[in-house]
Amino acid sequence: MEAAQTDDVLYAGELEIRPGDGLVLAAGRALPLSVREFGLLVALVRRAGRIVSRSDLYTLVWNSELRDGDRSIDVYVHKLRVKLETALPAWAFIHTHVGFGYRFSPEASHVFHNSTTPR
Amino acid sequence: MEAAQTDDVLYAGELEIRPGDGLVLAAGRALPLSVREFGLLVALVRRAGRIVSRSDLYTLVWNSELRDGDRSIDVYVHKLRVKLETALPAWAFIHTHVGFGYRFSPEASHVFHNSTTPR
DNA sequence: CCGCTCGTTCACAGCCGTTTCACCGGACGG
DNA sequence: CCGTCCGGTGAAACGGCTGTGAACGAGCGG
Repeated sequence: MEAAQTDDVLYAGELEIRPGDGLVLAAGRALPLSVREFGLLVALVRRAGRIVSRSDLYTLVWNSELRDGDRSIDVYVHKLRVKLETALPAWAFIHTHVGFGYRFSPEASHVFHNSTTPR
Repeated sequence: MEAAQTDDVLYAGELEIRPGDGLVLAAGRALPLSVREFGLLVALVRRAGRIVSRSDLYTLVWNSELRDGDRSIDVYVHKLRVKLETALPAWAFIHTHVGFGYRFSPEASHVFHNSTTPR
């Protein structure tokens, strides 16, 4: 599995992640994540800058093999993105590489006001 | 065990805790707690900001291993919350992290009047 | 013996997390 | 233009976890 080391701390932009405590701080404030969300984030951050395949992510977090047709990863990436964006709107962390997987990397996002507000 | 040090004093928001004396002051007024409630509070405060698992809490306060199905912790967290909220309604101290445990951290609670107040 | 407090356990309700499904739109190749 | 593949997204279904009120019994002091 993954969550082994207890006292290391991961940093990524405004994020501080304590794998041992199951805790994530976004700009200093605790960001409540579910077990899956947390596992996914840790797996991605530990491989920051590299592309991680869905298959590998599933193995790392769910600890079993990804059956095809299973969209769990997509769903949880989405949930993570929403929470991260809510906490830190100015940053984009999880990037899709179509056909390959996801890559974690804190990058400035294009934030603009919503006067006309699409949707 | 835990209650060792006698002469330290813990502060957390409007709370002042004297582990050696078994005393808690909320905004200056003594807050009467039972032995379990007090132990639980001290254990949490000593780890403020971090998530503490039920299992760890039980070991720290009850000094034995948490059998599964045992809900004592939940019940005492509830009792503590009630007393703390009664004494200091404007603050939330004990936060649940589903699947992980509890985290102590004084945070302003969302207190609002309900005149119209839906949503 | 009585009444109280405390710790523990039980039962029920409600909320939250996980998984799955359905639909959508963009990208791509024929 | 059409069909297909792929990922984004909202929501339903289900189960497990947590909140909460109450009952029970032990211990203690009056």
